[in-house]
Amino acid sequence: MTNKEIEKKLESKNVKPTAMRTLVYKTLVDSGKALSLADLEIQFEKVERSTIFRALKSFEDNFMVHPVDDGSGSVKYAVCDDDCTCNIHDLHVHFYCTRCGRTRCMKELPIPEMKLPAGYTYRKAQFIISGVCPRCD
Amino acid sequence: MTNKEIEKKLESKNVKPTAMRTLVYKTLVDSGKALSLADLEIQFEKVERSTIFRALKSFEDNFMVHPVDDGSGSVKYAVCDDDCTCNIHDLHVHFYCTRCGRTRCMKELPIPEMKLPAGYTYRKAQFIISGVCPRCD
DNA sequence: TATTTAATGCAACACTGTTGCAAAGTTTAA
DNA sequence: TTAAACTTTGCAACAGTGTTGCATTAAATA
Ligand SMILES: [Mn+2]
Ligand SMILES: [Mn+2]
Ligand SMILES: [Zn+2]
Ligand SMILES: [Zn+2]
Repeated sequence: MTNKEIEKKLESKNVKPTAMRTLVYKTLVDSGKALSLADLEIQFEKVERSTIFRALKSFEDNFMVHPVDDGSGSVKYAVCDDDCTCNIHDLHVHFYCTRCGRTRCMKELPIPEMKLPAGYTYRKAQFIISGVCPRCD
Repeated sequence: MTNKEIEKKLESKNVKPTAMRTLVYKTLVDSGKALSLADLEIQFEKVERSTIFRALKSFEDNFMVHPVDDGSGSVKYAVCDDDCTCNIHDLHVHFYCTRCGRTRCMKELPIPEMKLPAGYTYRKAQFIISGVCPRCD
């Protein structure tokens, strides 16, 4: 994805495309996997943790990325589909490879509906499967 | 559950029933919900964080409790069934109430099998549903 | 251009989880 | 029963993650 495209994308989501945000979002898109704050921090030494943190938050608030808590100790972020509103119907399984630490969206596996016992209200869900990915097998 | 019963339980799992371990395990059983290290620390001021931490680890290693990462920021621990070996067939959904912060095993909801794409190996899974529980509704 | 508003960097902080090591307690073997 | 060996606990320190207030810099607007 070109920088121009990234900027258009940010604008379409009402996030002003600053240099830092463009950089962070582009890195997420290009990586093709979910990245943590620490992952991003390593990739561009010069940028402040808090700046990346705030960029991620603004992406999250505007349904551009969704958080994935894969149990690795730090929350990772994956890019959403264009039309995502991060509600129940956009939710999908995530796969965490315990060998390489990669976390990937499995958009082909939507989170199955669950009939909760009476009195429980369903807001959101996380379904993480861990194991070994094809690269590591 | 009486202390005697707790002790028998620990012994049956090859964990020496020290005073601290008995106390921690009893608290978990009696609470009827998943508790974090911090939760336990608060309940008995006098006991060291690291002691509780190590107790939890030995329970986990011996399939007496299973960790639940509900996204609240700290891992919680819930007591396993007697015959649990913490494998795929023992896994169930957990419910996290965003109002009261309570996390509960939903043993009536086993985690559904998912057909992973070729090349992926399934080891374990976490399926957390968050929302509002009956007490808070 | 001057003023207002927004983004960034810096520094500090709270909290979680984890470990090495010494002290206290328990088990075992002489 | 006493000494030696082993286990558990407490203490203290530490690394990592996430988060915030505030000053500085950059961008937008009047
Ligand atoms: Mn995803
Ligand atoms: Mn459970
Ligand atoms: Zn892998
Ligand atoms: Zn509740």
